[in-house]
Amino acid sequence: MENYPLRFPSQQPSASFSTPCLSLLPADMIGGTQVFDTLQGGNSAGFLGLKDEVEVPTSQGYGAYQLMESFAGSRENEEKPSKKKEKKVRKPRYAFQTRSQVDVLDDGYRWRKYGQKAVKNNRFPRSYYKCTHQGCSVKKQVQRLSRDEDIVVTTYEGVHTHPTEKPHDNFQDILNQMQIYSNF
DNA sequence: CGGGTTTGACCCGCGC
DNA sequence: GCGCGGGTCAAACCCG
Repeated sequence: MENYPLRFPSQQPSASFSTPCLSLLPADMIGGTQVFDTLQGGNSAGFLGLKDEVEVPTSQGYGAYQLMESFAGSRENEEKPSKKKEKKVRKPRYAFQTRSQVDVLDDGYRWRKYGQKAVKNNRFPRSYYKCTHQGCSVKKQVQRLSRDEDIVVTTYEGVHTHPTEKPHDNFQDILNQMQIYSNF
């Protein structure tokens, strides 16, 4: 019963984008603030905020929430269950959705997939990725809405403590690419 | 041969 | 307590 109707090109992690998306954003920009204000122009990419559940607004959902600033000790929740401390300090998660044909967006980091689960009320599975950089425990999960199967929700958890692996150019190049895409 | 993906099992929190 | 659903592990598998 794991037949997921349409499985998107899941071969390579860095698929080529056939649709405008904000895939080139380094993740530390997400930690920034109003980067998205600039980007919302051509694409439907919105910031969802950091809810535990990524339930997406029914419409196009530009839920431009405020970003929590307590990334302070988000290094490890390596606490044993016996610890009576702050239990389960769930790292802040922040998500944004993108309109894209490809599931996994190339944000410049290197990810290793470590799980995939079927989501209730969703015909599409959710994929779990971890950053493969040593010592970096950033995770992300990618999910596609069954409502709008054009929408991909990417949820990041944690913050990278290292630069991107990719020589992904400067911001100007990113803008250039976006302009190319928006010629569609 | 090494690194990434697949996939079922396992774990754990939560609601009933 | 139990079952369900989300999240993770890890062994097998795949591919360059």
